[in-house]
Amino acid sequence: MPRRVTIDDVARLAEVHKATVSRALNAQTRDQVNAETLKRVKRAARQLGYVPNAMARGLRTSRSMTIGVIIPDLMNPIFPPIIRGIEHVLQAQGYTVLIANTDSHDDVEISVLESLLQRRVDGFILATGRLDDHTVIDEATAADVPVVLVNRGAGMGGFPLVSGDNAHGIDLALAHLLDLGHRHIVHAAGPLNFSTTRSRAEAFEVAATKAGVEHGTIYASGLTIEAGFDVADQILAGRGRCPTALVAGNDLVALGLIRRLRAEGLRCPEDVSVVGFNDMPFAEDFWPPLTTVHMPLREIGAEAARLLLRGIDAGEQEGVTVTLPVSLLVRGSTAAVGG
Amino acid sequence: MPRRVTIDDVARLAEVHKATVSRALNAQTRDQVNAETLKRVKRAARQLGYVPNAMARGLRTSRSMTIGVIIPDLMNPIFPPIIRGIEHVLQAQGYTVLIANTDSHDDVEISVLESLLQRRVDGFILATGRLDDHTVIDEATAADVPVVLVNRGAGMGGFPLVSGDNAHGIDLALAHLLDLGHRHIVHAAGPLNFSTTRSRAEAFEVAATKAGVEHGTIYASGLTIEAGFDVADQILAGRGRCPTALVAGNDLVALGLIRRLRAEGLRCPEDVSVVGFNDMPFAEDFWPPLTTVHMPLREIGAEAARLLLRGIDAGEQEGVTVTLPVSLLVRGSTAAVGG
DNA sequence: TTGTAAGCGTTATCAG
DNA sequence: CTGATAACGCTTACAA
Repeated sequence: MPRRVTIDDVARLAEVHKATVSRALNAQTRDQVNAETLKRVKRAARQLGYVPNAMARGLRTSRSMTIGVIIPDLMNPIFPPIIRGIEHVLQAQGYTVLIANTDSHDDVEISVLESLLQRRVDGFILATGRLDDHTVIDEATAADVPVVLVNRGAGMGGFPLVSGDNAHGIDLALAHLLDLGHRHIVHAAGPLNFSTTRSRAEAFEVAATKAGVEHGTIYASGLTIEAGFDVADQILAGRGRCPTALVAGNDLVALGLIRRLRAEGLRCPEDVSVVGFNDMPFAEDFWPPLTTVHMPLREIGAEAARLLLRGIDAGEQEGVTVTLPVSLLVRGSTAAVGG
Repeated sequence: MPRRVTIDDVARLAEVHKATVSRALNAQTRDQVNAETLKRVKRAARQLGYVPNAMARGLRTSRSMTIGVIIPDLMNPIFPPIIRGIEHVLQAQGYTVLIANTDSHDDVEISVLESLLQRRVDGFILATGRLDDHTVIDEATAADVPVVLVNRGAGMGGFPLVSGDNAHGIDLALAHLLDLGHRHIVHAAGPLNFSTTRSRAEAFEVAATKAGVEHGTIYASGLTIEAGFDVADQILAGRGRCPTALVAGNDLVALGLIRRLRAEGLRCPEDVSVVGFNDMPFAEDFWPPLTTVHMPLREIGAEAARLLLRGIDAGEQEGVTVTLPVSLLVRGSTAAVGG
């Protein structure tokens, strides 16, 4: 197994010193070297198949050109678009994105964080959305690494935050249901330790009260299909009339709701209308096509990346909050009451 | 901005030499150090919040403990489960997974490959599934880095390969449709430069011919909803009768087919049955719930990771092919002909 | 414009 | 069991 070719090998072949090779191969310093030698160095590098060692470089420069992105669950389809947005802006600046899944599990959150810290990421984008994990925030603060939060309601210790306009999304959903004549609406919210849950649930309470309709909120155990399924169970088990419309904490919960309702012989939207949240990929292909609040996921990711870059370059961060506009996508899961 | 704490700082506080700290902190060498000193070192490390520098370590050991996973498109929902399978086994061995999206784009494929090579990944898992990009294979071979292929039909230069049993999947799908009385079936295959396309299309041709039914194959321009949409266009535009059943190259294509058919007033499954391939997440939530060939995506990822680990440890690889069993999931998108 | 030399933070080898 | 020392591959003052 032949040792990998190093900058010294290139230098030898090009008959210059390795410092010159370094200068020639870096865009920043390229103009410090003679056009003739530059050509020679480039040729030698190509000929040998030289690939710079990022670890050595990072050790020297103490920048890894790497960004850690921490998400709770890659399987949740809202994350791929967000990641894509992030990668799009970061790759353009020469950064590599390290995606770390926590599986919403505390131990693995700590261990992936550790691993990213060891790799000396130049910044974090934190999309766990949990309210209670100060761990990451604290560690990142201690390590003095810039952080941008995604989809977190309240600013957590002065880090920049980007998210969609949750409250307005709820307002749109409710207005739509009201329009359709619904007067008994339940909010199948996410778990309370998600910040988005809080803002959405509060907005729901306010808007529903103001509208003067019968309403209630049930908190799911997670933002998953299964959790939505369970919430539907509770609704069905509850004595009293069934609501005619449901506002779900996200699209996955909406899906669970619909599945369970259908199993019970209740059709959506004929018997009960359901509106989701996020407009996850494929929301329009579901059965029925989901009426949902569209979140600009890709743009959220991109904006988070931009904010992070700014923080890295500036050497310090300001706790700005960027709230991106949302819209309501009316599809097949909502209909006029009694329709 | 306080300089990060290094192994020397820990050594100073623990009043030992840094070599001892290194030994104390590595599981491999931990037993070479006195229990007393071990405790002291650990305490000092914790007290200072020491986080080992993976770049320095990697430079010294020439192992990055990093695996590069190259996929064409994170937005395709089959990849998250595969990645999860990969991460599950790799993380357990202390590896970090670097996910690289190529967007099915040659330039970015080359640039992400470059970036992974620079970071000195200890191995690659290649899930692009393309038949024509020797680039990655060649570069990896040149760099002498172990590679495992995922979902690629023909073995490409002696690397291990893991995939689902494509031919059998097609057989199952066809047998099901035949059972339902279909006698005119079209295969909406993927693009020809995907290896899976080839195995599936060949199996379809063989099985349909053997069954003696009217059949044909149309190649989509991609494995996407849009491509499926276009194939449906071609089918509808074609003079002559419309087939009563379609076997799609994957679930996304199936979705596109269904969307287009529906726009034309053709219902699925009443007017035309559609079978997908992969059993991607949410396939059961579509409209209609997709009858599809289930691929053990997670297990495919896990197996690929195991194979890679074996190759890394052995220092050389053998070109084994692992074919995982598939099954047919009958849901709502298929029905008896004329039903 | 190019060469020299030091040093980034580890681990491995060799003594003690 | 622990310490000293060199080396991993690169960048960057500084000197020539």
